[in-house]
Amino acid sequence: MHFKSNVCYNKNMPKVINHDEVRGKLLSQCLNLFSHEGYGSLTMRKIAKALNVSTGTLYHYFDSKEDLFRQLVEYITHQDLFDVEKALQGADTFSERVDALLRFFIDREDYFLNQVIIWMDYTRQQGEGTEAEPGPREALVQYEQGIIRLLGIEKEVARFILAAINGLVIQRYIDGGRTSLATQSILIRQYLLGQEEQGSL
Amino acid sequence: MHFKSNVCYNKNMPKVINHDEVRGKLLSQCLNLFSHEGYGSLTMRKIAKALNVSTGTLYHYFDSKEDLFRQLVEYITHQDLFDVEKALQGADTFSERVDALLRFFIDREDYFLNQVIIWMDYTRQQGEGTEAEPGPREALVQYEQGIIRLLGIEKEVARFILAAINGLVIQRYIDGGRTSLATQSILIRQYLLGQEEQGSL
Amino acid sequence: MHFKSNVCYNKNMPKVINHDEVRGKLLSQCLNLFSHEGYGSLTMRKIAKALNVSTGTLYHYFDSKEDLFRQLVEYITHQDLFDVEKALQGADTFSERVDALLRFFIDREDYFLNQVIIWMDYTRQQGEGTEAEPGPREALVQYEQGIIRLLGIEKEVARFILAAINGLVIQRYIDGGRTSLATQSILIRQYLLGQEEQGSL
Amino acid sequence: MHFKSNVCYNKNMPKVINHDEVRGKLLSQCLNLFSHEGYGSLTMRKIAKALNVSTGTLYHYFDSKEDLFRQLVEYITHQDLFDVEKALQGADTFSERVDALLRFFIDREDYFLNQVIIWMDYTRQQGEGTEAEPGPREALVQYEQGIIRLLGIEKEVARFILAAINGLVIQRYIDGGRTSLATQSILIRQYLLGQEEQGSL
DNA sequence: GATGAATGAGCCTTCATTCAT
DNA sequence: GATGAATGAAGGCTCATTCAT
Repeated sequence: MHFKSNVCYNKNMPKVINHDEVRGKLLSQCLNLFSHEGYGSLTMRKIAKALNVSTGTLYHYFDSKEDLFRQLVEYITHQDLFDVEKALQGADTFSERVDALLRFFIDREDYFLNQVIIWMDYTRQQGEGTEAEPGPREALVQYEQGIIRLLGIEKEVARFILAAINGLVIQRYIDGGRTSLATQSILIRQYLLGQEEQGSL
Repeated sequence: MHFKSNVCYNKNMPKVINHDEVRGKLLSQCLNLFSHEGYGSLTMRKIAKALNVSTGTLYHYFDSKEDLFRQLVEYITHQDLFDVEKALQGADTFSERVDALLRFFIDREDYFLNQVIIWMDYTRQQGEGTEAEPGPREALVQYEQGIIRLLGIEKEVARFILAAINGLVIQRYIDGGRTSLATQSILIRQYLLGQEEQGSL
Repeated sequence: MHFKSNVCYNKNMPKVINHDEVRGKLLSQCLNLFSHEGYGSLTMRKIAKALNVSTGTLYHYFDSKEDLFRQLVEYITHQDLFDVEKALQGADTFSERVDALLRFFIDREDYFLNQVIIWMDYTRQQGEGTEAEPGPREALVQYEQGIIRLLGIEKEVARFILAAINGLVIQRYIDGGRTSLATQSILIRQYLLGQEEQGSL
Repeated sequence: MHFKSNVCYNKNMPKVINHDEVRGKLLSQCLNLFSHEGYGSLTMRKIAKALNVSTGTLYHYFDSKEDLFRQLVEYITHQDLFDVEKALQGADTFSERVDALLRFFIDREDYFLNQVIIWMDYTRQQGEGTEAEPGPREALVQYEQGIIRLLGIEKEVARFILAAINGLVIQRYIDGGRTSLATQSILIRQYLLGQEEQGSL
């Protein structure tokens, strides 16, 4: 452990910077910005100011605003390579696992909302353009399969649960939190437990 | 005195134009534009071109881009003072009514998606601004109560259904329609029928 | 004197309107507008609203904004075909006539200021364009000759007096009235009386 | 330590530009523009083109058109912190000093006219707005006190002289230079010399 | 004659982007 | 690598002007 150092002592190469690392650090601060302002309304200057860098720096790490946004989507998509797995820790019974899943989403409601908003903006941005990159679609599948692994339910049921959670988060966004997170969670819970009883998973 | 005439021949009277009617006609063509481009990316010039009028005309009927958007939200919100009622025609049994409801949403999936997207943009636009106008929130309540009247279920269950439908529509938007509308409808259907059996409505 | 009437009783010509009369009535209300806002900042809509007519009506009486302005200058120029003459009434001694002149300007300071401002805007508007119309220049000569007739002084002295008054009015405009009208008038008075004594008129 | 260098070789340091210096250089070229076109008729594009920069650059140095104009007024006001003093050089007798003063204004008639025009536009611009900034008023006082110091005359007499000069310049502007600068100067000269004889300074 | 709806050029301002330092 | 000055196209909005009624 001793004498290990990542710092380069070469005199003539003063700045040793991991390009990708900096890029990641920048991206991680962009989720809220894009989510709150919207792709079209967010400007490069706003981003630069929020990240405490110059616009020049932004363009050093990203080709364009669109590229930055694309990379952001990729970043947040690969970011949570579904830590749902962690939510499984010490959850033995089906009921416990359902609780863990719900808690997982409830705890990170804000983050999840931002994510969905970004996905929608991204989908819109691509528009009738290039069918190209999967992006959010892939993330959705990851969530879906995480749920399947965790609860051992069918794909379509998992999608239904995911849709319900998505819808719940969005509904709360629109109605300013008037929809009760607790009550709705209970309904989802009841549904899942009911499914298990019927053995229809 | 027997000579009836709907036309006003007043001399010195200028072009007679129903201001509100024209405004409504313009608004009705804006939903798709805002939904597809997003508030921030849609420009007044694009709108003008799409509606086949000049930007000057746009500003003759609306104070600003924001005002136009606000009026659009109000317009689409009051537009469907919930024609869900119509979906009730000749639906006697609970099962039939559930089908009618699902069909209602499936038939107008595109419109409903546009609506939700607009609502989200609107919510974002208001941001930390004035808590003032309810707008979409009110519309959400209308849908909710329509469902309650139609199916005779509890408020929270109605909200759950609405959230599920919302989530489904959005999921299909994001994953490019890979989620099956038919299959998911069946799941919703089963859930509602199950609820009735348990008498837990 | 009896039975004289300017009104036309022809049934099929209901509106008998003296075009020039209306035009004059409109023009008379424009001096303040142009003076306060400035040619470049005053819009046809503002004018229309201030005069309680439509922009269409404005264009019925004037070819363009520039034409309106030009006619305004002509109007105010010919308006006071120098009623200074009136100020001469019952003014016998030189001293009395000087007082009458000063009073004349003091009483209508606002109007005179507006006039000078308009003249300057007009001069600027013509710019390096057509050397064409004399306009304000002509008005200046009229004032000058009025003063000559009233006081019997030389042309260059009359111009000096006019310049002093012009300068006084403008100075008061710029410094917000801090320059005393009374005191300055006394100085002008003293100068003129001194001139007479020397017989250098 | 003996090696002196004015150039900053800091690495990672961007283009070094003296913001205020550039701003001043831009302002100094604006007097004629605003004077010739008028605040309302002069556009930012015209300014940019005349200064050989882009509109973007203009907005990099000034917040708005109004801010630019305000700063221009401040600039030309503080510009000539009354170099009248210089006109005093080697002027011993009262007569010589009067000549120096007149020559001062005659030599820079154009500049002085532009200045007065700007002041009037500025006064108009502020309109019934904020009574706030003195601007031109302050400049007027400076001229006034310069004259007092130079000629040792009373404040009101100095103001009278200033008004006469103002009025003369404006009159020449309006009548296209028909009023003789030489002749009028002589009148002002005579007036001042007459004042001195009477000892009424 | 009078109105005000309609137009599109043009205004002030901002944006994404470049590049000398 | 990092900065921010510079650019000019484009955005929201207004203007002078026209014209059907």
